[in-house]
This record gives sequence, structure tokens and C-alpha cells, in this order.
Amino acid sequence: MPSAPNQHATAMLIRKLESIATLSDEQRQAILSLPVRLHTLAARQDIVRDGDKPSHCCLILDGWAYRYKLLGDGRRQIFSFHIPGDVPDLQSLHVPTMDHSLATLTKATVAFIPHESLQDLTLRHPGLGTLFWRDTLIDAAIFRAWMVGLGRRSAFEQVAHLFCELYLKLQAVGLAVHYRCPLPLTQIDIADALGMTNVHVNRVLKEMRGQALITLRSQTLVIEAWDELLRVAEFDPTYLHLEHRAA
Amino acid sequence: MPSAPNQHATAMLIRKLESIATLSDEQRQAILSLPVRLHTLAARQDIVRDGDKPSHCCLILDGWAYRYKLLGDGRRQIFSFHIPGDVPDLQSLHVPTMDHSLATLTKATVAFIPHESLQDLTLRHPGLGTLFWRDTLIDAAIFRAWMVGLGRRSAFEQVAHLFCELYLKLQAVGLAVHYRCPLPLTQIDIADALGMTNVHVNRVLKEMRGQALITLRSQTLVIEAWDELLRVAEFDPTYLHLEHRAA
DNA sequence: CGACACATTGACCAGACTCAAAGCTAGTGG
DNA sequence: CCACTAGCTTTGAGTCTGGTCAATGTGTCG
Repeated sequence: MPSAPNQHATAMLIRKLESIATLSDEQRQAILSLPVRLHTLAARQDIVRDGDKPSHCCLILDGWAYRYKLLGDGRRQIFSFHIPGDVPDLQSLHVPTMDHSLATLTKATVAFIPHESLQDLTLRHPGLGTLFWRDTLIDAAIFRAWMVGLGRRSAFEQVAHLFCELYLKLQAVGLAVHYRCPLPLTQIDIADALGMTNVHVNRVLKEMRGQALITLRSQTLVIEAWDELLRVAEFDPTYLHLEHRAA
Repeated sequence: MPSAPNQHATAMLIRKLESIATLSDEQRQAILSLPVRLHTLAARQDIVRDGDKPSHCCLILDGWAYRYKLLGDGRRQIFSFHIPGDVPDLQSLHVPTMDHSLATLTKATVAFIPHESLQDLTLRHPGLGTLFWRDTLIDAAIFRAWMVGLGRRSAFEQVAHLFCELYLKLQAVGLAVHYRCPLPLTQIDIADALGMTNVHVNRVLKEMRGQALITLRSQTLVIEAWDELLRVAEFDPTYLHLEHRAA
């Protein structure tokens, strides 16, 4: 029988899945019964590395994580930021070899779920299989949104777009309200996500503060002018495919 | 009973799936029985548009397609190029609203397969469901590879990387041999895929010819120095997750 | 044959990068 | 509890990759 920490962990997963779909009682029960192994990790620690062949997936319960790839000379590209409820390496369920790394951004609590259990779950509950698939498809949709930024947006537009996206993702799982949210990213992280240098990110942020669009202090982002931020980012939340929209 | 054109269409899908996994006879039979509707399309025609809610997926039988998104002022980001055997809008099966467009690049023959039939297929054959899921995960892996290029590679490295990728994808389904392959892209297409201008793409190509890395004439790419191209691109084919590797 | 889209080249420009030097700030250990 | 430190932020000065604008050449298709 699942223990209390198990229930806490899987309840977090349920909350996340309910941000992108509706679950039946039976499905909720099945998820609650998943076996998990809890771990507490320090900040900036690799969870899974480029080249690994993991045998379990990682559910984030507390803290942030990110996925990235390093080039030979140290250049880094960040692909995504992840918050509680996310399973950032869900793709490892069906693509055995990692082509990038997953690491914590902050101190974090994570739950490891064996591939075997997830595979079993999706076979017994095809609806959940579809839903996990859907989650990886939304992951891909976010990659495409970032590609538009990397390829075709100005630095200013791109930073604005990232802030809109992160705020909505946090809001969808109850981690943000009143245009205020945690943002435990350094300017170096933002730079490596958006294909810029930290120096340039700093200048863009200065400009955004100057235009009274945002406040960003001590790991907290406050969006001072949501509508205006949406406008300059040309932000359309469709790609997040959130069930309970809030934009 | 499926007609001959149906068999041709679904056989193309089988060849593609076998480039990323192994199929059982039963699975092959199930795919061969899929109902399809054939269409011939002119070059540069939208197949599905940003915002649509399609009720079928599109299997490419002949010709090339690409996915893209337009920004308000006409800036375009291309996300992917697709070749025969690909189902570029497979994600529409579980994410109803398109967040980008799909269009032909050349004159093309495509087969439309009802979502209903695909959903039914994946329920009856969970192994195929997993395989289609896997295909969308590889799609996402390719997005990540492009993100590294867009964010962190020089223009030269990026073009080299794209050519390596396209050659291997074509080779995997038997459409390229001897470092020679079709490449029906304009320099504008390449620019919009890699986040550059067509002028700069032209200069990069000139430089690549100068270094005797490639020849590119009349829609045909010849890679004159494969090893050297791999090296400058820092290309690692792992992310394509091909079953029968050929790098 | 003519038109139109694409490729190529040159001249000039700018957004973003590099390098460098100070300030901050949040942990750490004494 | 505070001083130290390492990493992060901020700013300035100068540079460069890649963009803009524009003209001309080339190829392909009706």
C-alpha cells in the first residue's frame, strides 16, 4: 500500500495533469498507487546526464529543474525550465538514450518513478497513456515557441515571451498569483536559454524595468504591466494547451 | 479491403517506422489496413494552418513538406523539414489545436489518415501506440538539436549541422546514397529554419563550397567531405535515434 | 519569350558580443 | 554574528557577426 509521502508525490502529479486535462476517479487512483522513491537534491546538480540510459523518470515535487546540452567548448543551450508537477524526462520512457542533461536549478525534492511502473500504468489505463503522450507533445510545443524566439524575435521580445510563459505555467499549478512569481534563474541561465550573453540579458532587463513592465528582485518576478508585456512579446498562450486558461 | 494505393501509402509508413524500430508481422498488417485518402498537392501549399483543429493526420508519400509559424510582421520560423514516410502533424492526434502550420515545399503526394483510425490502431496495438509516441519524441529531439543551433552555434556550424541531419534522415528511408541527396530548399527556407537572412546563408554556402565541403546545385546536395562536415558541425547522430545507423 | 522568383555580390549598419572593472549578495565557516 | 568569498549583477568601451538595402545575374516555368 502506498505510504503518505507517496501520496503527496503522486498528488502533485495529478495536479499537474489536471492543468492540461480532466481525470476520472479511476485514473486518479491509479496514479496515487504509483510507487515512488523520494530524494532531496542540492541546487545545480545533474539528475540525468547526456548519454545516460535511465530506468526511471523524475517527478519534481519542490524546487526547479532545467534541461540543457553542452557543446565541446562549453557553450550551453538550455531547452526548458521545470517546476513542481513536471516530469522533465518523461521522454526517456520511449527514447532510451538521453540526448541532453537534466539538472536541478534550486535545492529540490524529486520522486523517481520506475519506467516499468509507468509503462504498466499506460497499458492498464490507455487514457493515461494518451495523457502522458499529450504532455510530451506540449513539451514539444514549448520547444517550438522557444525556436521562434531564438530564430526570429529580438532579445527584448524574447525575454518578455519567456516571462509570460513561466508566469502562466506557474499559475496553472497554483504557484503564482497577482502577477507575482518565483524566478530562481540567474541572468546567465536566462542567457543560455535565449541564446544571448548574460551581459545583454542584463541590458534588456534594465530596459524592461525602465519601461515599468516588470520588477525582478531576489528571485521574484513581478509583472507590472501584463497586457503590455503580452503585446510586446506577441504572446499567444494557445501553445501551452492549458485546460483552465487564465491569460 | 484496402486498395492498391492504400497499400502503397501504408507501406511507406512502415518503411519509416522501421527506420526507428522493429515491427512484428501483426503490426505491419494492422498498418497496411489503415484507410487513407490520397491527395496530390502543388508546391508551397498549406496542408494544415495555425489555429486549425484537424480531424486527420497527413502522411507524406512523395515530395517534401515543412512546418512553420509566422509572426505578425511576417517574420517566419521554420521548425522542421519532412520527407516521404513522415507524418508531420502526428501531434494533432492528442493536441487538438494547431499552434503552427504545415505546408508542402515541393509538389507532393500525401495520404490523409483519420484520427479515429489512428486512435483505434493505437488502442488495439499498444506497441504501435508506443511507436507513434516514440516518433513524436524523436521529433522533439530534433527540435532540441535545432535549438542548440539557433542559440549557440555559428551560422557556418549550423548550416553544416542541418546538412548532416537531412542527409542521414534521407538515407534512413532509402532516399540518399553516396553522400548525394535531393535538397529542394531555397536559401530563404534555410535562412528561416536557422534564424538568419538569405543573404547570410548565401555567404555561408559560398564559404562551404570554397572549403570543398559540399556542392549544391539544382536542388541536389553533394557532401564532398563527410567527416570534415561532421567535425565542424560537431554532429552527433544519437538524437535521431535511428535503428539502422549509418553515420 | 517574358516574368518572376531565387541567387549573388557589394557597401554600409546595428544588435549583440567580448573584455574588463567595479559593485552586490547570499551562503560559509570561524 | 560577522567577515570572507564566490558567484552574480551592473556598467563602459570597443568589436564583430550577421543584418539591411540595393543592384545585378540566373534559371525556370507558363
